[in-house]
Amino acid sequence: MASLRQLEYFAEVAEVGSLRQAAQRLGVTQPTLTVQLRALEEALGVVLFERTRNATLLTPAGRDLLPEALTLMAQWRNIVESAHLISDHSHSTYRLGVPPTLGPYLLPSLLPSLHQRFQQLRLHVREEVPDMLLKGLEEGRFDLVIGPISSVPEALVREPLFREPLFLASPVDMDFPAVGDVAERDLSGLDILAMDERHTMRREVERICERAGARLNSDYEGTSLDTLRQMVVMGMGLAFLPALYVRSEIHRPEELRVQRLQGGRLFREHAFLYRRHAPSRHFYQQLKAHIREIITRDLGDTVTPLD
Amino acid sequence: MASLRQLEYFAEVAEVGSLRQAAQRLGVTQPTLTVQLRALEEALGVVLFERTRNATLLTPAGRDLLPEALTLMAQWRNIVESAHLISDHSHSTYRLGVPPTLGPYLLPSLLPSLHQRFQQLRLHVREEVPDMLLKGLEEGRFDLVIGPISSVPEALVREPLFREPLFLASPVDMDFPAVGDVAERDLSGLDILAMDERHTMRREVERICERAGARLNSDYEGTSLDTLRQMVVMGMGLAFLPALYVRSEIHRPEELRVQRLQGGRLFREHAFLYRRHAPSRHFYQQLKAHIREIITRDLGDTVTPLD
DNA sequence: TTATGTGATAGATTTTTACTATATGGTAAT
DNA sequence: ATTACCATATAGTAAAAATCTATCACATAA
Repeated sequence: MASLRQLEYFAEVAEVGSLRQAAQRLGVTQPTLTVQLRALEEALGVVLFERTRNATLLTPAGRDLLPEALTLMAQWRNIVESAHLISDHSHSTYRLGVPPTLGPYLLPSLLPSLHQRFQQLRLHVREEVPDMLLKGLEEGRFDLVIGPISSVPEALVREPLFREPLFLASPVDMDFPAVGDVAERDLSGLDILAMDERHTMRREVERICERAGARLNSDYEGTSLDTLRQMVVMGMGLAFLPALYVRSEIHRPEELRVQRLQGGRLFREHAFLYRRHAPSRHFYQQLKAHIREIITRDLGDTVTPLD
Repeated sequence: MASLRQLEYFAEVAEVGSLRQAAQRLGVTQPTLTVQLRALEEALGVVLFERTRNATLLTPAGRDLLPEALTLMAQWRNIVESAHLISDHSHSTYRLGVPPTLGPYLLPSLLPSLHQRFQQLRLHVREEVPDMLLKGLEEGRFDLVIGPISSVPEALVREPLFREPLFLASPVDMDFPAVGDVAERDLSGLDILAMDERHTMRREVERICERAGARLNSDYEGTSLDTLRQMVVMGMGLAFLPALYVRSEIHRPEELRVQRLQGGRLFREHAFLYRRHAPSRHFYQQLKAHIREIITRDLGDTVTPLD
């Protein structure tokens, strides 16, 4: 198999038309070129040069192949250059996993600022349910995960990001006791709707229902926060909606009543995850720090940053 | 400097996600891949793989660089394939030199048949005066020359191609003695026009003029056969025009009288030239043989093929 | 003839590559 | 816990490749 170096020799000799001169410019000796060019010619099955007394000329075959060789070397230099750019880690494309109950409501606040700080950074965002995020991260299908995941295997690193309250949503036409914050006992006997059990939110809701004596309605499970909201509006029950969703999607108080639960103990905690030995781990740290800053600055009124 | 082989290793490991399996498929041992991949990573200044317990995964940087590496290798395979096609010598581009007094009148008869026989053959034709053709061939600016060249240095090969008669052209309104072939003595005292002295034709004409006692008019020298013909039509003198020119350009006998010279000793001899040690010399032989056949078949009534 | 240019060749040396054997670390089953 | 069994990494050696020095052969120009 031929080598890139042989192509370099080929190009240089073709240009200067002399083994000796080319050797000098390449910083090798002339016999090296004699031997390496012959090797290249044998690898290609083609005579590239006609060696005359006065000079070393390209054969017609050599003339035809030279431009292709030059193109290939240009491509190689291009790869090396790309690599050097990429080597600072902020010029790559990372695959970010988020749950569908968080991504659409968090990322629009995050990505523009992130892009401003790391101009060449590209994130391929993909939504999956939390379990799949964890599995995908371990298997290498994701580089980064942001989501409500509370514990991870040794091979992963979990960095707490922020705490997001869950709000109670009820239909405006429902006769509901509390005016301001809602006490747990107010929920007693009421129907509660929730996401299916693949979502971590559901576990929080289950606990609350049990404590408050509410009925978790298992007949209808939301497959997205939007359908959950529609079900509440249609009077099928109450639901807990995460703060970022409320902030971003609930603009019509005449349609839906949104209230805080007393005690502030209903929330989910989102973390920033990556593989412990990922070569880009130091960049991930930088990234996390920056994300924390953005959240504190732009979403501080909605969520609570964590360490 | 990295090697094409390292890129191959890179691609294979990226695909199968395991050093051992990749090693097996590549026919090398696993430590080879460990070492070579590290070498490639150092050459690029980028970590391409994240080595985990279960697998060897591409890093984001590796994912970005892999397509470029694949493209480069495809380009390389392309070069190898081109080379193998070119290796039969009839798939290349050859630079053919001809004199302006021959090319435009010979090549239109030659190239179509040649192209039919060698479909992938490409000829870059360039016209220069005979001296320049010889010099250009020696210096490698031409691969092949067809022209009226009678002797060549040792480094070149000269293969006779054909003999081309020269005809006497005179204005139709001139009172000229002979009706059929012209005898040399008929030229005695007449004005003869010729190409400038860079053209071999001129030497033939000079000899005839001397023998016949004609005046070679040096004040007006044709720079092309077409201007020479125009000068004859305008009554400035007589001229000798080569048979292939007459065949291809003289369609109006009412404008110009064209006659053969008695004895048939006025002609030029065209040869097929190439460098003796040109790697494609065997193909040139084939080419010459084919050209001879075409000339015999299509131009046998105008010129005389030679061995 | 001599000096100088060209590329080719031979043999020694250095560098690179790939191998074998073994180390290291982590998982999974006993 | 222990063992067996997966990975990749490393060390050291053997083989192959690349390069060097020195020289040859040949042609040209002085």
